[in-house]
Amino acid sequence: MTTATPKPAEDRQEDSSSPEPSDTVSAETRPRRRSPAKRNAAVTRQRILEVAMAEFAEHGFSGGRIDRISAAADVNVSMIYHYFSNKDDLYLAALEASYKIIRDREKTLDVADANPRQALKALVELTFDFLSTDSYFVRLIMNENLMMGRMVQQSATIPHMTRPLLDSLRTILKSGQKANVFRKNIDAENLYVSILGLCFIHVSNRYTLSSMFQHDFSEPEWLAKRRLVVVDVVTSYVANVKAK
Amino acid sequence: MTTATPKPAEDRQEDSSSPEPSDTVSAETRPRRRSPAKRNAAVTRQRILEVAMAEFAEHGFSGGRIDRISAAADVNVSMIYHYFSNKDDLYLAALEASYKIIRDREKTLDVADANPRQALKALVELTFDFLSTDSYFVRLIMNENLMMGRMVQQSATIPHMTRPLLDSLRTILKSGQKANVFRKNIDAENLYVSILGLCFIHVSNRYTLSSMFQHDFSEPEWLAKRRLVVVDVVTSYVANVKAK
Amino acid sequence: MTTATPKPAEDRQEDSSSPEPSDTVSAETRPRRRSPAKRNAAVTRQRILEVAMAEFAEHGFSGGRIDRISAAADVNVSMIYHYFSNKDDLYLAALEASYKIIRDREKTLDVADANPRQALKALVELTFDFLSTDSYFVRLIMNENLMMGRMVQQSATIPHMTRPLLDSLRTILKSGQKANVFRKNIDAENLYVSILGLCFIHVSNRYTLSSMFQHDFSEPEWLAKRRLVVVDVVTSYVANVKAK
Amino acid sequence: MTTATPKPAEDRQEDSSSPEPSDTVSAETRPRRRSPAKRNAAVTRQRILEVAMAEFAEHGFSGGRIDRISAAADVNVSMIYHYFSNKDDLYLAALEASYKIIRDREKTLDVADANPRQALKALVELTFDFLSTDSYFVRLIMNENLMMGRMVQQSATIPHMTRPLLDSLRTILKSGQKANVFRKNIDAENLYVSILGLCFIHVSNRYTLSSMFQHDFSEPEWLAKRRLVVVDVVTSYVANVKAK
DNA sequence: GATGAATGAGACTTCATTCAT
DNA sequence: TATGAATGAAGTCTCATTCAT
Repeated sequence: MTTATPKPAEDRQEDSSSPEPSDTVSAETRPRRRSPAKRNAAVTRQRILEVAMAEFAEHGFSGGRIDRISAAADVNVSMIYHYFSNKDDLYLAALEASYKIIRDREKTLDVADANPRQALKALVELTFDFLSTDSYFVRLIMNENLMMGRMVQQSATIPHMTRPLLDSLRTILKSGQKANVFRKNIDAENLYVSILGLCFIHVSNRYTLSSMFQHDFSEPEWLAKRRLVVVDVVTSYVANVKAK
Repeated sequence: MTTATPKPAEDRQEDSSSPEPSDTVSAETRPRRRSPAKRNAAVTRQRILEVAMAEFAEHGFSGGRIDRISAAADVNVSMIYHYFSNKDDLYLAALEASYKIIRDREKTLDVADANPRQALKALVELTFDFLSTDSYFVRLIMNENLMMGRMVQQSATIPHMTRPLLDSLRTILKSGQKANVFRKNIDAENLYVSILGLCFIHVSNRYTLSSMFQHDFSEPEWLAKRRLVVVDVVTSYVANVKAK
Repeated sequence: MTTATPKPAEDRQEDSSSPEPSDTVSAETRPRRRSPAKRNAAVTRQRILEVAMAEFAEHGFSGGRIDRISAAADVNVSMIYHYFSNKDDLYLAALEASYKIIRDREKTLDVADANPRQALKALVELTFDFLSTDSYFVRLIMNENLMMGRMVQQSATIPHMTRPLLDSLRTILKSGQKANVFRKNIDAENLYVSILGLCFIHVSNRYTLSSMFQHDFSEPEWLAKRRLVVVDVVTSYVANVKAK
Repeated sequence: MTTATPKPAEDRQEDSSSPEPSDTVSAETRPRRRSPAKRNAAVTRQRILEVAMAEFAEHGFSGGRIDRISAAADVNVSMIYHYFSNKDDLYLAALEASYKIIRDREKTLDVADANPRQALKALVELTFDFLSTDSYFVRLIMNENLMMGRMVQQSATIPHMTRPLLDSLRTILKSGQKANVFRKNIDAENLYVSILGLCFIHVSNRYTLSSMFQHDFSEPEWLAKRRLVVVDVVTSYVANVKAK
């Protein structure tokens, strides 16, 4: 699985062709360009955004530093303001971009035709992997909640992005119920909250849990076991069963 | 259920009479000062600490303001430095004091024998209610995790507090398995993490979830429904069943 | 009376056809460029200048914004620097251009012979109307004075423009004194200053006066009354009278 | 006549007694205090305010620099924010303080019993002297008007302060009319505006007028002549006369 | 023990200006 | 001639912290 960590835009080709071209003679008459040869607004904006996601995830909103972002993104501080107006807006953009990543990933799920049990399992595993692999998204969301949703409340896109997810889940549930493998009366929203809770807790509470149980909750082996349990919990819940 | 919020020091009397108690001579030579000077060191210190707990729980470490604390505690800013040296130390002191409150509260838990299904249900509901009723504890834990367990790692007492809980859970599981109502091979620690996750998520992520799904996740009616679901999820998972 | 506000360049044709006019050959060899490049240097420069006049009149020198000017003139910021080097120079250019407009306007005055009382009244009313109708001129003058005449001191043409006005006033006074309707020993310069002060104050101090007296000093009804008072004050002063 | 320039608080007694007291021996054990020995909130606040009046008068609001103010007032920048919250509020305080100075001065006039002609003359001369002696008040007001009264509109005290002035003027007018030396139907507000205009113009427009008429409008001799003219203009206007 | 006044570093933000094409 | 991207200095403001009494 690919990680969700902010990374440079794939389609960037820093000085791929221009510096030191074939014509070696003219190279001297032409002025020497400094490293980020071809600056481009969209690329720069994206670079700032990705760095900001990491910065705010690591230090929170008040702890996040514009200076650090500008240094890491290798741009002048003013560019941040040029593209994002102010710290609040930059933070919100980072938050929205993070949500977009997971929501986009969810769209890759094949919800319609598959075996519904398999589809649900895929959704759970995708969520688990996304949150566990890199904690930046989890930290960003924890931060936002500690701020009592000050910024998320101003976002129109975040509720909007949730729609398809809920739709997918409902489709899966309906198809499973039609096939008689899922029980009736499952609230899709509540189910999603359960999935999220099961996939979130060991990341969000990694340090306190590690301390409580005296072992590292980010160890791959432990995560692998946990992943099985989470899928088991969810599928047990939705399964159409009889008590023995 | 009573809340975990720090409360005024009225019902506490630690060293209320301690400073200079026995020395009868100096009591008369010392000039009697009228209020505001000499309020009583321990009491002032405690008041600052309690206000700091609330401040850091509400705003986190970088979001927490010394000024706000001094105003709320009704002391001069300098007093905070007099008693706690700096913001870092004050934060640590506040965190430790908070954990003490939580630990004390947990001692009231009584997860006795009863019917194992019933006992498990009681444990889940107790956890759910505890976390949902007052977000103070949840916010504190979130904060600590965002700070990467800076403080929790130094604590020897915190792992301790987990023991009894885990023991209770193991007792319940064993008894349920013996009665053939619970399936085998349930990892107690992992089960606890699941319970915690299911009970934690709508409190920790209250604001982002509210924004995503466009309704208030702290509404009593919603919480009541959620509580049923959580119990259902947990009991479905441990139940000894056959797929239909 | 028409306003003194800078207006779009439509009705102006300075050097509209000047660049390369006679050389008929080059017209065909030169490739025809489509917009936006090569808009026409003089026109662009003029547009910038006019916008700058309005900007500095409205916000003063330090309050004036290069960005706002570039946006309003619909040119890239760099163009401003291309044509005017820096903010200081642009301000000076704007000031000079403004004075030119004013000077041109004043040439339309016709303070001929007539009845001297009538002539004086006409001059006062013209001044009053000119200043009251559009505050552009007033604001510009205020600005220049706040900058301690930085620019006006360098201008040779400005003293010139005063001459005709002062001459008119002297002619009127002399004629009124000969007719025995004006008192002797009136200093023309001082009289002009008085007229200016009486006509200027409610425009220059419009906002502070409105605040002090709690009504709008730019209301037409109030201005009409004020106009009568100003004429009355001036004519009372110059009148040849006996105390009762 | 006393000047209106911001000056140190009269009742300040910088290190009047403490440094180097009589007891020469203890002088060495006692730590050396730096110059502004006894800092006092009210005094510091006042010092900041007075410096701010001068700064904003000289450079306007956007041109005014907090740094310069803090340096001139010999306080740390933060103190300015401690006492005045922000630049806007500081500016407004400076504006209000300036208005208070002239309004207080006006209150010293003996309006009731004197000869009404004399009383009016005194008011005119007071206004003239106040505005002419030091231009800081005039500049401050010009600035505010260039800002379109942005700050003055938020002041409740400024309209309030105007009341007594208007009352005084009405008292004088009524008394003069009763004594049959003033004509009827004089609007007090409009009269004040005229007085202000006559006393204001040569200060507000000092530089442009100097340039127009090619002599210095702040020369004492010229001001003395101008003062006579202004009184003459005002008294001519209110006088109860017959045309010759 | 307690207070009020003051400090300084560093945060966010703005704005005139320039660089490279 | 014209543009879009970028820069750096400096401005306003905040906040943890200390000084002097």
